[in-house]
Amino acid sequence: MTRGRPRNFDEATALEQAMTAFWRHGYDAVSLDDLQDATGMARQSLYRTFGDKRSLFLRALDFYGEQMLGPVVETLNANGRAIDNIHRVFKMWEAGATAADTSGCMMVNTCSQFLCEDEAVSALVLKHQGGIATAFQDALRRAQDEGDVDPAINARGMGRTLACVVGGLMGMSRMGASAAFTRDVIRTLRDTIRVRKPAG
Amino acid sequence: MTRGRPRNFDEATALEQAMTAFWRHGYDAVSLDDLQDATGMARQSLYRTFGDKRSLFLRALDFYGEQMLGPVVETLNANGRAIDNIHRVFKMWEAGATAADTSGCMMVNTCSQFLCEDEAVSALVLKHQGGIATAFQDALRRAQDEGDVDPAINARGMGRTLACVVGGLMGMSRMGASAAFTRDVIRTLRDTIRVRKPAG
DNA sequence: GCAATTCTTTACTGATCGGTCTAGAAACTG
DNA sequence: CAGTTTCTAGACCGATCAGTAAAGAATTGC
Repeated sequence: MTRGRPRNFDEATALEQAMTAFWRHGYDAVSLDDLQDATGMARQSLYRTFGDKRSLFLRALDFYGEQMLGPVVETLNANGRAIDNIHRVFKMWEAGATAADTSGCMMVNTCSQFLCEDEAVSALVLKHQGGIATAFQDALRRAQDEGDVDPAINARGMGRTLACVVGGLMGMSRMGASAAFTRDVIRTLRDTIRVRKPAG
Repeated sequence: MTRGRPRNFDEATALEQAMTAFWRHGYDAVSLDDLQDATGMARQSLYRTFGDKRSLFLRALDFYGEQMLGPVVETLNANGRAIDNIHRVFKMWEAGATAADTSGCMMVNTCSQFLCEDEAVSALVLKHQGGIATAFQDALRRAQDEGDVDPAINARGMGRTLACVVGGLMGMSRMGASAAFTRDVIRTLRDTIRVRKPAG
């Protein structure tokens, strides 16, 4: 039995719209007025629903992690040949980095804005980003077992390296790296991990 | 024949101190009061010497490029075996990323803060960062000629990839990635480019 | 209809920001 | 010394910000 005037906004979509604003413009550059415009919510509703600006940002950042980084881990852990999963993730990166309206990776952007000072922010970034390196490590190991990835490669090191590459790639794309640049990087990654034919 | 009261600050060191502040905390987080504290200069002197805040930031960013990224290109282009130069740069990255007070890469931080909107900023970042990928490309080619790098590697693609790696690595280190993580990435890079012994 | 409840709208508050203005201190020149 | 120039110190200004308070609108249960 709810009473009172019904809210004329949807919390989930409002959160997504706030996330988009923060993703594109960063924390400081998005004012409360901007958030009102982006979500269509009144100021009071924002504060009652999400708390203050920082709390809303943290929820938006977590939402981004679930929405954007979660699928990467899921794809890597999916059934089927691990190398196909890895290549699928590479394709996702390529698409994300070459999109016209790319804003890079919100996690990367965030930890460049809030330096290491904000513990809650750092914790969220590590929570989501850290999973990617280990998911890659596992997928690489599987692909090695399946004979698709060079067994000489150290899976943990390469997983961590790939996590770095995507961060840097998203940063590059944010400042306008060409699609050719992106494709070159992705192709290099594919060639780097593939199994080497013995002296052929 | 200079006349009037002599300035009691040194422009170059003041610029470096301003750069350090921007590097560590970002553009928005550094106020004019902070800049006064960091440089020891009076507010009027700041404006007379460097113009407004954005102009000072642009000079600081350029200074960072000359000071921090220039040596990378120089090292790669230096005489001697190219592979040694490359490994030397890897060492520089490792040292930079594992330093206790790491603030990441100012270029990466910057393009996460100013999105693609500020043309002057983007131009400066591209000017300095772009050179790294091509310098790596050249060094890799030389190292291939010298028999130290796997000739199957596409030098341009790998050069671009390495430029991405360092960006991502600096971002990771900024948010507190462990020294072991960094070392793992660097070791992986070394292993990735080194010449493969034919079926041994 | 009426009270209760919850939402929306708008105005406000105190603080901080970038940037400017003014006054005065400190050096040089003649 | 006086006059000029260039510096520093600190008050000041308009704008903007995050966050709050107050009043009005819309829906419920009785």
